[in-house]
Amino acid sequence: MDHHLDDIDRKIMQFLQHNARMTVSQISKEIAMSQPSVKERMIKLEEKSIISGYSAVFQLRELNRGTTTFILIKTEQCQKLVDFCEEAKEVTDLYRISGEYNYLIKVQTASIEELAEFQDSLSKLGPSKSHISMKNILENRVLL
Amino acid sequence: MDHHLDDIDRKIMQFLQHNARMTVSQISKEIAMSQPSVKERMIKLEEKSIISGYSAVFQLRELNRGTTTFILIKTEQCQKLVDFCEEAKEVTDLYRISGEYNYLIKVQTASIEELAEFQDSLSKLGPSKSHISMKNILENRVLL
DNA sequence: GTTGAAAAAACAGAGGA
DNA sequence: TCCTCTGTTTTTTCAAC
Repeated sequence: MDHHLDDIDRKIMQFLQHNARMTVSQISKEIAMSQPSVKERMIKLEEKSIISGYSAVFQLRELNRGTTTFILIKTEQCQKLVDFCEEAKEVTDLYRISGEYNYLIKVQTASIEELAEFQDSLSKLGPSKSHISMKNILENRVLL
Repeated sequence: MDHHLDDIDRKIMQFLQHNARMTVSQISKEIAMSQPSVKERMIKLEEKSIISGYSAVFQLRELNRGTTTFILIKTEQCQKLVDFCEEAKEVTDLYRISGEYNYLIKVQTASIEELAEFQDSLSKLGPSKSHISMKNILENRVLL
């Protein structure tokens, strides 16, 4: 369980977090370690699933998905809700949560109008409460 | 505003979303287009900021941050809250939201005990309501 | 952990349909 | 915008230390 990452691992991860397309030799120059050693560490981090992948990050505004909203919903049709969210392109995140509501949905829509349409189609599954984001201050940040 | 992405752009983006470290030539083989053309499209997508970057994805469980919680908070000390969240390593996301509460915070802690400590340090800024995730069903998904 | 060297692969740029 | 062609750079995989 304790994978005892050292400072070098953390540095490599930081570089890859900042730019996943950095080459091994670029990283090796930055941290003053030989290229084969950097490569070996990366492979180990991937094998241990500490690094689970590499992904392109998109500007959602440019994809007409610039409006972020969180919807809390209380439903008894759990499987139906999950299926619905998996199908819906607006849904980026879905969590089963504790408390009065049992799911939290994060949706990205082109506009508030489009959000309203989404809410309509969701309403048949149970009562919900929406929180529109007026500013995304921090997103998907992992400090190492 | 209309960047009229075509199917080839979308395919390139899908491959990079799935694995940001794919080489240009790997992508070019997958979509049966020459390497220079794929590269040129990637550069344009980056220049237009449709692709805003590439990032390593970490398994938070392995980093002792496996517990996901959403905290709604109502505060009048906005700047203080933002500063606090920016400093806190547990905070991965922060949104200014509409409604009764004015901020939504996503936190990743090692355990529920650690969450309690975080809540304690937050309590001085205003009343809050937490929703612990029992299952992260979808995360950070962008369908193209 | 390092260096070094050879083979394979990927990349960058020019020129043209 | 896309292609092919070519030279250069980078990566990979060894080995030996």
